Amino acid sequence: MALSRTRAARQIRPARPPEKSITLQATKAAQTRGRLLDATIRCLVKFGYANTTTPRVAEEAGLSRGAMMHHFENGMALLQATIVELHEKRLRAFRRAAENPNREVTDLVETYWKQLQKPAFIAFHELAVAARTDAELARILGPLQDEFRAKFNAQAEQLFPEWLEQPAHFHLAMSLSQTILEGMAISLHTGGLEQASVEPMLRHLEVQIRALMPQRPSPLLAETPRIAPLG
Amino acid sequence: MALSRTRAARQIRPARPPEKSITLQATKAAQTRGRLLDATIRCLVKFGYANTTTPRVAEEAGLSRGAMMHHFENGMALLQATIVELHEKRLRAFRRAAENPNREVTDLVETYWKQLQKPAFIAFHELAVAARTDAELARILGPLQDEFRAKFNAQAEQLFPEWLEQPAHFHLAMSLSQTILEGMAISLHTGGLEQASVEPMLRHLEVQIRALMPQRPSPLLAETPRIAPLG
DNA sequence: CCCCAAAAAAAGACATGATTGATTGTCTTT
DNA sequence: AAAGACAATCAATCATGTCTTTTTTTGGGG
Repeated sequence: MALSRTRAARQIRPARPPEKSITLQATKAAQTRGRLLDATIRCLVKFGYANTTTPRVAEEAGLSRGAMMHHFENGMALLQATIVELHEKRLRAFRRAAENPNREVTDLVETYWKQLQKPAFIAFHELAVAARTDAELARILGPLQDEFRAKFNAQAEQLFPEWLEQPAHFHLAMSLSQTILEGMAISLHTGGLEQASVEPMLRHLEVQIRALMPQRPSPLLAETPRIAPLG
Repeated sequence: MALSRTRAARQIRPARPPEKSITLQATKAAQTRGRLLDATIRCLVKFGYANTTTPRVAEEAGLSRGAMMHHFENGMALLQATIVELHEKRLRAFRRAAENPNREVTDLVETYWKQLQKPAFIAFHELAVAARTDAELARILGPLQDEFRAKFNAQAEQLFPEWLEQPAHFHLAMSLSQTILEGMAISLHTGGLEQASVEPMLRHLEVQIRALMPQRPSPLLAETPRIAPLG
């Protein structure tokens, strides 16, 4: 969907027509919009960003292209809405996981790893890569990524409040988790990593995170040394 | 460059016309081909895969599109040659680094990290992502990625032969290094990681790798515990 | 030493197919 | 009847691959 060469977006249609009168039979609209967003995600996964075109999305959604243009002014509007949808999907899944707080590192790792397995992340990464060279996409994606990182850290803080005593360790653990897990997910799909390497890396990551936590004595790692020079 | 929907490649023109008579003034051909490959890499970096089109590459190379099609039967042939070029670039840089063997972990990490900073890796990743949904690209890229991983491990084996006594630790260290470093490089460009997190992660990775190596007693990590359950 | 034909390199022109945004028309709901 | 959901069609743009033409290089004869 190489549509960034069109003239500047004229007027951005609000994602949801601002609450006209609640629950009119045009809930259908929201439903159709949802179908279009899902179709976009599916296309990103199946065909990649470069081959995600408006006709293909419409076909995937079982709609005419005209209908699609009725709900989204142009292709970029569709992508923008898809990005927001993906972002909210990530946050929802995260909040769901937060309702079951075991105060176990395994949860943080396992939960995020499961998320990264879902197609939503593939679609997200396709868009993130495209955003590197598309200012319009970057403008939309950037703030959401910051927000996600913040929420990710916030949840960890909530689960392990004593961790803030060692902010350097905390932030290292956070970026380590995100980088390793996301890196694995990406490399798995792009062929840079063997499936067999995943399990050991997950286990190792868990151990490392525990080692970075304020010492809650564990039978296995009672004498884990302080991690090297840190700020 | 969404050109995979064309009919099957007819006849693959050999990369170098098979050594007709050595060194005729048509070294110019090789030179021009090189300019085209460089231009392709630059386009991938500047415009991304989705917007890397044949006219743009030709313009970037300062050539006419006709001239370009004279050297590469079609767009896919150009991409294929670019992939091979990128692959050989990676291997060359690696071999260069191997000529200075300090037997220091820092070298392995620092060397690969420097490589990942160069535009070649961005282009490579653009192609790797595109290959996920493009069978033709995947067919070309797959074997090269395997080869790179093998050579990467081979160099580590050569630097630290005693490491093979613990193959599980060795492979974990290898995949950890690649995943973390590549993950950081990607996340930096796609906005998923803050620049400030890079240095601590590099240091931490080095420490972790040392901990996975056969015990060459280090003043800092003399009592590093064996890493948790492995195989 | 010069000139010329053949081959290669480079440029240009063309036809096709695809994508995009816009416009117009139809049908349903309210 | 008015508005919204949906469908169909249109013109313009662009990318791709092919074909044709021009320019340059090169390898010999005269």
